[in-house]
Amino acid sequence: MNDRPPGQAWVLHVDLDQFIAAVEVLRRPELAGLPVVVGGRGDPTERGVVATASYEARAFGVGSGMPLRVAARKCPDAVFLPADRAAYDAASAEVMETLRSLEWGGVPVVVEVLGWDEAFVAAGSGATGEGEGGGSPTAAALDPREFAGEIRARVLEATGLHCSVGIGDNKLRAKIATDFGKPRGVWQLTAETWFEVMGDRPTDALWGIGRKTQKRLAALGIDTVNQLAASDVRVLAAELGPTMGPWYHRLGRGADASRVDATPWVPRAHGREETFQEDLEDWARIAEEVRALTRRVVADIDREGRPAARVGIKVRFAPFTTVSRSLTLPAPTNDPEALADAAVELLDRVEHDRAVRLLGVRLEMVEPEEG
DNA sequence: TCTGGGGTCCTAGGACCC
DNA sequence: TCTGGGGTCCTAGGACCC
Repeated sequence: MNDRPPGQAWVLHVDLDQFIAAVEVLRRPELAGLPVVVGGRGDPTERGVVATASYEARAFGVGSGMPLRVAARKCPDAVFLPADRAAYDAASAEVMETLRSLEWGGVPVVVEVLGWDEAFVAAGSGATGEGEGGGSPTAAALDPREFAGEIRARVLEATGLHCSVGIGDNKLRAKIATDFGKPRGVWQLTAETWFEVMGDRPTDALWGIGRKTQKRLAALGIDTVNQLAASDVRVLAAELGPTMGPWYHRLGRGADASRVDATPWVPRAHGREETFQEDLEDWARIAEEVRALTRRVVADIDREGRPAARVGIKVRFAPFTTVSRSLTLPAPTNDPEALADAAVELLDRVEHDRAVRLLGVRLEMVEPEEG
């Protein structure tokens, strides 16, 4: 019941192993086997956090999201590198192209990209969107473990990068399975094994439940996946919202009827933000920084070819209090001066009595035209 | 543990209209 | 006019993910 997406017998989730660190080692082979930490501008004395740590660095307790200064304390001998978006974009494109070139049982696969280093791959003729239901019987009869092995081999051959593959009867289970296979492995998770594997785990093991929701669920006496699955969906809806409540209930059961969809992503908004190495106190300077950020975001939305309908700013005061302000424009525009004026005007709506640690500007674009 | 940057989606309250 | 209810838009904030 609602366990499988129609027409997609198997869903595979491909996740590159320590992607960013692996790309860096690939172009600097002398780093192989060393603790490598990528993040910020590559200077561990600066404000910034770890984007990815190699397994060697993780052995010292370094993990993503950790302040660079803390990482340097835990692993002083690590090699610290700046994040290089262009290099990761290029490596990612190569991986996705490799995945899109695959066939399974003579049927081209469908690839849904989830970011730099992750993708869903579906097999079955229903996955192509041709006709209603009735997945390919040939694809359904194939061995997904064999195909997962082929994916790993083809990606390694084409890009030099290792990945792990999760196999599921839907996207949710495939995504969760991958973690059990890491690194360089394959894991399968289906309705038959869901509760055996996940039942006793805490709710934040689920994709979409983080620390905050885990606590809110715990306050309702729900600590494990089993308890979430057995909970009263009406209580969840009342406590956590009419959309989120029932969704959490489905997560607990591992149910997910969404299909793997190859439709290219259309961004709704672009934004830029910057944490300053030294807090800013001069509001003329702050306004100038907001103008500069706006110009960068305008360049980003110009690449999309759609004007902005809303403007938002974000201000993080020292030590770490964040507020946002936004407005709907009288008419959509991509004029940099008009947008910068609007962003600077929003600054008038925040208090001016504290130093500023971070500024952000975000532009929401008009909906793309159909077709 | 002194805490980035890029996003998405949901919720809740108030304004406003019929 | 002592006073309902629904719909929609706007805004701020929060949670989550990679």
